Amino acid sequence: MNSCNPLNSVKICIAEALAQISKVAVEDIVKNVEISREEFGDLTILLPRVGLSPEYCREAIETVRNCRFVSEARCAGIYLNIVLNKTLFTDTTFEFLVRCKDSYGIYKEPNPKRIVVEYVSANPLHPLHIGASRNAALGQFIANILKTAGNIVQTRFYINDVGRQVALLTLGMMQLESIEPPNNTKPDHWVGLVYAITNVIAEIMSLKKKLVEALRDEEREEIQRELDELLVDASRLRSQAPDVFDRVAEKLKNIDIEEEVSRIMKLYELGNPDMKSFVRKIVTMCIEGFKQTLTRFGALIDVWDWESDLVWSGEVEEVVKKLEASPLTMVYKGALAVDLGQLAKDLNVRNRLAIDRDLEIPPLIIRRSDGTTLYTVRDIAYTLKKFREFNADKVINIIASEQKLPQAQLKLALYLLGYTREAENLVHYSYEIVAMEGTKMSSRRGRIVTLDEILDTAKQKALAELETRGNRSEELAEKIGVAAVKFYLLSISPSRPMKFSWKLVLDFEKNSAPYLLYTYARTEGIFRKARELELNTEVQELIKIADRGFAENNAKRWRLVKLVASFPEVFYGSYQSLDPSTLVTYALKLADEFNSWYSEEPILLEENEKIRASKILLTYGVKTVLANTLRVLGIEPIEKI
RNA sequence: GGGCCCGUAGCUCAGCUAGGAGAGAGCGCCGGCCUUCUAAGCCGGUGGUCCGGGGUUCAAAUCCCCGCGGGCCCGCCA
Repeated sequence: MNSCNPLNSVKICIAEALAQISKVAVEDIVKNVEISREEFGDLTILLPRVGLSPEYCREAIETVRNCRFVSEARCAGIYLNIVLNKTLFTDTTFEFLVRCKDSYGIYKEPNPKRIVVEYVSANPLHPLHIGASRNAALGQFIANILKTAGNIVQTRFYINDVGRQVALLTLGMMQLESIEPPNNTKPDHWVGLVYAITNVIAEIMSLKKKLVEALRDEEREEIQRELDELLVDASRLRSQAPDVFDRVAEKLKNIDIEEEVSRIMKLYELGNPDMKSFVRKIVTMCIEGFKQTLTRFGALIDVWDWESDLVWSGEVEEVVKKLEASPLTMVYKGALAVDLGQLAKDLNVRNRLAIDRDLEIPPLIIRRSDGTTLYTVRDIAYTLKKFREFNADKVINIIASEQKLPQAQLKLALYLLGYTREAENLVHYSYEIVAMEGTKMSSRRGRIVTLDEILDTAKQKALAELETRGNRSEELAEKIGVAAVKFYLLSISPSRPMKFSWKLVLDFEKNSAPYLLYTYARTEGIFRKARELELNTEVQELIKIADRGFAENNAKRWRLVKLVASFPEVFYGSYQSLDPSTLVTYALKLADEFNSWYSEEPILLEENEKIRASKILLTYGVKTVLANTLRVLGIEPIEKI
């Protein structure tokens, strides 16, 4: 643990004392020292958990008193309740705060690793939508916290430009007179429009064909229903760009789309120069749009990887060859495949690769009948590249849970090919997808809520709020809006399926980034005001005169001291689990307590110089911790709102 | 049919990994507080069969089993 961890120091002190009568190891006792409900004291130990039955209560009390932080100890059933020496604990917390300053509470990894974080990696077919936004927010947080803890982190974006979808988009673009986005249209939004138009037209054509061929009435009804739905999408898309829609529809009328898509895909994979430059041009347009949005969102990408490069360089082919030579090849659905299910029967392997015991693993088809490659196989080559190029100890893929199976296949395939180190150090960071309230989202139909519009709307809301307080600043509104969106996306545990709600993103009260930013700005305001009043704000000076006993008979001050003191543990826990929501919960709690205290008693107008020094130090603690929390969450604190 | 995630107040969520003391926030609703360090704030009130049923345990929102409801996956898509 960190050297500046007041709460942990106390826990160790207590655990070491208790170890004299308990057989449980000190570090295990430490884990069982919990913060108690206020009416019972400050810390609680469940005696059975440290191997002591309640009869040992008296001895436990005596022993624990050997720790100088303990002022009182009492038993209640199986609980050993401890009241801390508030003065001493406050003193320690202040000392650590002043000693560690800005890095207070930040855990430093004793063995820093080289870690690649691949995130966002949205298909270059349409603007980033709300699902990709959750990914972007999580990835940012993960890269941040890993880096903050001292690891060497590289972020990467995988541009999926190989495959059916991009080929279909290309087919659509080929029908246009000009592929350039119209004026005032963001390039990725333009690409998204053409893609949706092409796809909807293609789907309609294919369904119409099916309708003719359908034999049974119920089958025809089913197809007709689907068709009706598509026609609604079609008319909406047509109203957005009538000329584009009509042109694509007209041109595709007499084309066998499947065949055309397959032809484009093949030419692209083979590296046909004309096809290469055409497809790259389209995809680059979309990526340019992504870059604008991601930069705005604060999601930094160090390396942009083109999937097609892996195909053209022969890296994918090499993987294909190795798979074909593996002892587990089989024929599956008429194609050559590797029987990863066979390998997955080995529970030891599953364990090492952290694959769910009950996840059924189907064979992995090595390549399509037409010779083109498949996503998961290409991803094998990509994973090796990520490890190799960054000399990485670990690669973390931030990918929605819906890709659990291919991610498991990827690990098994690596293992099979002898890349055991890579397989074991490849982490699928899984999160649940985001659903829209009410309607169903579909990028193929052009029905999406884009990150751009969410950010714009949040910014407008922030601007309106700023205006009411006579501070119309675009720059500030942008920061607050972006923070609000990010925070919203991080505030729900990644494992929980999330329903996107405009109402909640735009709620700038209590449980929100604006609330935290506001609270932080308040702490800054206090320091600003203190300088105006020519009060000493140097913490090294303040600590010399501070009254360490100022929280003795003041519940709110004491609560804040304890909260500030527990930040290092919260940070550590969040670092271990890579779950931002614990940090979020903590920050909100801290802000609540601070605001409550703030409204109750003046800080700078405190007449007792020593108590004033303590109050300023406590404010400093809250300020430091809030700033550190916000930064890790990817939100830059604002000094003045 | 099989697998994974989720189900806690009217709504959105913490708490569940390592079981323990009357279940916590926010929004909403009702009522107060701006001549004193920023009212995106503060104070008070309202509100819950922790999806249901079994089981393990001295003790279950938390662990196990069986159901129910919502989402996702089981493609020569990505």
